[in-house]
Amino acid sequence: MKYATPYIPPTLTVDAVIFQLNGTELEVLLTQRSEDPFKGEWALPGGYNATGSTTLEALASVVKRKVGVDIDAQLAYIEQLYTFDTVARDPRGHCVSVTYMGCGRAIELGSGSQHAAFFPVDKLPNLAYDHASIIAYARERLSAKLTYTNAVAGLLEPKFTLSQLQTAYEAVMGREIDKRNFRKKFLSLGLIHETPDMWREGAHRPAKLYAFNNTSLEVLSRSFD
Amino acid sequence: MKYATPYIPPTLTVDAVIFQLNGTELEVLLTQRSEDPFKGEWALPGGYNATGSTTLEALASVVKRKVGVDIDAQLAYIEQLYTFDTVARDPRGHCVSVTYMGCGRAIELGSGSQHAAFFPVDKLPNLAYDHASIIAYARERLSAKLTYTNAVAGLLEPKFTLSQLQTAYEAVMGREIDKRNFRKKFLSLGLIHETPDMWREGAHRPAKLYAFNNTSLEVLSRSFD
DNA sequence: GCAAAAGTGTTTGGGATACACCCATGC
DNA sequence: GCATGGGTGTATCCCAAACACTTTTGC
Repeated sequence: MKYATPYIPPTLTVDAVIFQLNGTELEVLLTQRSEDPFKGEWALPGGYNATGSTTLEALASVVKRKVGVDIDAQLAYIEQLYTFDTVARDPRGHCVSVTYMGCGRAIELGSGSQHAAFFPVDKLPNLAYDHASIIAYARERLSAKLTYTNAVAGLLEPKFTLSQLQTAYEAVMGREIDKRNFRKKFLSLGLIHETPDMWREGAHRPAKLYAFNNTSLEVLSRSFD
Repeated sequence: MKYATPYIPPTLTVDAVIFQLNGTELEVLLTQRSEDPFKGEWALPGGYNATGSTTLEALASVVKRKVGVDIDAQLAYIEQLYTFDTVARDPRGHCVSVTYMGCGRAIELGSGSQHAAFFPVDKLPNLAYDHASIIAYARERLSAKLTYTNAVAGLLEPKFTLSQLQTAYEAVMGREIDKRNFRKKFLSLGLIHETPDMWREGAHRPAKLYAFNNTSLEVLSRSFD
């Protein structure tokens, strides 16, 4: 193919929507921008993707640098979400962003990252760029993923109680679920097994701890509402 | 963010997986490459995305030029599929491709496109680049889409028989479906209505023609197996 | 009349939903 | 003993799946 003018590609960036669970709330990792544009506002961690790096490599590098999180070691799961490409989304010029969505649990931020924090997805600050809509899209995707995969495993500790499992579903889906039906159905999927351990906390009956048979992502034959 | 070396983005390209139905077969649109690399091999229609164009604008332009198809006018439906970015996927250098999937019916190719044709998805020629895996991914996505949206409308004529509708599902899903159960379930979704017209063809009973109430993409409350 | 596709109902099993009480513990 | 969350069973309804014959047409 021939061009009358030299070919100039748009800037390519990568951004990550990283979720974790904190009690009953789903949280997302943000960084505060130190430079214009949007200086001082919160944004998804992300940065440039230069030629020679895949988008996931570029993302791993930039997330490590900006918020001190090691995607391979600290996230249970990451997948490509969508590519956002409207010309006006970055005031500096045309910029195409390949976004990823990941999940982890009790994620520790690196020491050099004072300007990074988790925010509850229902109480986000003002966000730079189109990042609010990216987070909304990621949350929908995550909610859908929980219904037809074992992705919830990525949000929980290796051993967890059935109440914690149910709380994870309720936090992501944003609605309450009947306890008896939830347990009956989830156990019937055969994804988890009891462990000999118990969870003891507070003045009430201890809870059995369960674990997933398979922590890698698995698509279910029956979907879960 | 500062870089020791000047920032150079990868090449950005766009590619389209365009499906149509031909009788009982699902077909995909390919073009034969006129230049190296992969000269003479078949590939998805696609090309460069220069700065200033969104991926969908770039795609519309390149698809019109290469195969003479007008995405807005001739496709019922198009959506972003995935962004493929492995460094080695193009022998000329690092190239990131944003891919789209679309559906249409009885798509006419432009006159200037001798080197374009539809192929049955189950009988593809050797394909350039990683395009075989892109098509496989698109087909899975389309199959999933048919179960929870009215996307099948994009593969059919505005008026269609229930047998044609069932055949569309069977072609995309790649399996047979019981006729009585299919009709009962699909009609219960309330997506289509009878028209006064009949389909007459061959030495057998004529069939009622139906039409969708809503041809724009709609997510179903109950999913369809 | 015969070939070919259209059209039509019933039965059965399993999962979804709705719903309320006892259990084990710490204090 | 009491407050707190853990843990359990049943009845109903709807949907999914399996399954075979009659109807209408062109020739």
